Amino acid sequence: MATLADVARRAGVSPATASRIINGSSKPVTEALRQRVLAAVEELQYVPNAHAQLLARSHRSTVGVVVHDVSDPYFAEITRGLQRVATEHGRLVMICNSYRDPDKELQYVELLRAHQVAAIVLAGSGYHDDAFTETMNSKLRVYESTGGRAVVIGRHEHAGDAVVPDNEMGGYLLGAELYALGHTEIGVVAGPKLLTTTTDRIAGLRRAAREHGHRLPARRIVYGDFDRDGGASAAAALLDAEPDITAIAALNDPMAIGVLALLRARGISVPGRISVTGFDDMPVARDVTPALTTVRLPLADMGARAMTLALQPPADGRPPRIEEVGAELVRRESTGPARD
Amino acid sequence: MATLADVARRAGVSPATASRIINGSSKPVTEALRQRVLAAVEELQYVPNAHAQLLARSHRSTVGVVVHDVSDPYFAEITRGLQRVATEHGRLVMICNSYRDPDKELQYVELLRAHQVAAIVLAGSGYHDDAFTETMNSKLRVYESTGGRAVVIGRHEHAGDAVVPDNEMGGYLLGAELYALGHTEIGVVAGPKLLTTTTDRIAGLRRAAREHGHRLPARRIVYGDFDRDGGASAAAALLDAEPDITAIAALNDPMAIGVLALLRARGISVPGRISVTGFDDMPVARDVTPALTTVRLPLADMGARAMTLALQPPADGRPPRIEEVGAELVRRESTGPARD
DNA sequence: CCTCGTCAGGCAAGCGCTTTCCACGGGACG
DNA sequence: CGTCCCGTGGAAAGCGCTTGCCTGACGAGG
Repeated sequence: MATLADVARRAGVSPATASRIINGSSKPVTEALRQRVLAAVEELQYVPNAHAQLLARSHRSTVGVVVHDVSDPYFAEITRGLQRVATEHGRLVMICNSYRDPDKELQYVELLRAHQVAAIVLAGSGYHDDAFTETMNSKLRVYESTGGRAVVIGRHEHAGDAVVPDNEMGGYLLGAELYALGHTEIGVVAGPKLLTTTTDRIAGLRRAAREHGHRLPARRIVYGDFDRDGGASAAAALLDAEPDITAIAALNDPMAIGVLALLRARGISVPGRISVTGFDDMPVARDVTPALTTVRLPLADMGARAMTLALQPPADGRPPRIEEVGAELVRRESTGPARD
Repeated sequence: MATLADVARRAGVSPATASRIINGSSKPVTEALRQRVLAAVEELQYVPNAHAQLLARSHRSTVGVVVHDVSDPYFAEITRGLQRVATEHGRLVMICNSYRDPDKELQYVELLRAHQVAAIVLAGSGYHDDAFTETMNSKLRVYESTGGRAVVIGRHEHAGDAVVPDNEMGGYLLGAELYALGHTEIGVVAGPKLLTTTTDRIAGLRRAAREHGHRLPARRIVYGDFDRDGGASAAAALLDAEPDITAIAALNDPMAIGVLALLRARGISVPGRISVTGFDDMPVARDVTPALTTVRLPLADMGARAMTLALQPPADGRPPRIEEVGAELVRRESTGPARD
């Protein structure tokens, strides 16, 4: 690998000058020299060693993101928003997939700290576990105390700023819609019990139930993984235990798709006999048959706002900023009036 | 930020000893010292500066990946395979999204080189453009000449090793299936004209046509973006220009879904009046109605093999290794016998 | 003609860490 | 009791780059 010294030697200048020319420093340099150096760079195919650069100018510029899984459409969309804003500000972003593993999350925060990132954005960490929250918080606080910025997407129990979607409201909208359609026997296909996403959405559903004079008993809620298979098996369990339900609220779209697949396999018509709702309005929601009634969250926007917060100057003891973003009902074909 | 020197001072040892203890070097160290140092690390919440470490041990370990877009399911799957193998070998991977922008691709290769990666994996760069291929090749060769490894997924015109899916075979399988079902008037909804992925798949379709005594005229091929909307608009154009086709081969699954959406909007039954095929067998393929007949590529496996190649010792003039992987037909509900 | 200001360019001190090489002390052995 | 050796720990030389500060030269002003 060619080094700066090689370039300098070849151009017959000092490394200092070469560095200044290559980085376009403001120091004035004769045109002849600049040409010589640039030519040397080209001939040697010189690429500066990023580690050396980053070490020398102790200047934090990139921002780190810890996310459940970038290839999950939900987080892909958030990430898109994050990236857009970062790029607009000329910042690089380093993305890490935690796959919701708390240990990995902690490790990655460490890794990002090691890489001297200017800010850390956490998305998709939704654990209720107090011990985890506590250690994460302390890490985040240490990080902030050294001038870093921490932003959390999706919950506000953490240290640092946050942008949180109104999951409760989303649940409420869905519940209200179903009750309005005359459904009183509603089952819920929920995500992992420990995620605030799950509990908040259920809380909204429950509020809708209350307001319509109903209840949402715990036995009508089955928990599973936030994916297609989780939805299918939860729906199977639910149907076996509670055969008289007329609507199933799945707590995200992939689960709803699993529910749809199971119902089709069992020959149950949707929305004829059972109405189904999703959550998040991912692109597939409109491509399945019947197209999913669901709730839209402005995911990309949330990412953008999180990055905007992350790029702000460090906190310095001011109270954490919390931005809440709304949810919006999307009516499609998977819901209809209750049968009887 | 606490530094190693801080830790050493606090523990009353030299930085050298602290470093050895923290990195678990093989040098023997008294237990008492080790405890003191570890305690200091804990108290100071010390995290080693990754740049300094990487600079000091000039030891390339992470591998870089340039990919079209990790959140695209196709590349997500490839990436999963890459990651798995990398993790098994304790290597970190740095992922960059090029969004198929040739300039970005070049830039990222540079960036990765700057970060001293041990290997570079290119996926989703499929441009036919000779100029681009040439500059990319020269960059890659320079990189390899400094001891790096380059692996390309999806095409073999590049320098370095390659793992390529048999797109031609996939196209052939689909074509053969359609002709076997009695379709003779076939339209193609193709991806960008400049991608080898597109041209190879078409070549397979054409071979099937020839073998069944038919032709696939250019006017029956409409090009569009490799996504849902690209599929929908290409299908619209195709249908308007060639109303008597009885089958549409879309060159990837998202496009096929767009085709399905358009046909539904126009009230055309699938596979009743028109059969539709996809390509890649992404998860959604089985969730749409009708479920897509498509071709499966072992994407994760391709990623894994690419990473395995990347982890191999440097080339040293041996001829580039090229691994080809097969394709497999998946029959579902979107195809049926031709009407007449 | 001397002094001073100015400008192009180089010197060298780090950035935070690793690692080679050396020093020191004590136990084993002759 | 002297030597040798081994087991521990430290000193210091970088890794490749940036940047504050200084120098030398040259033209301008007194």
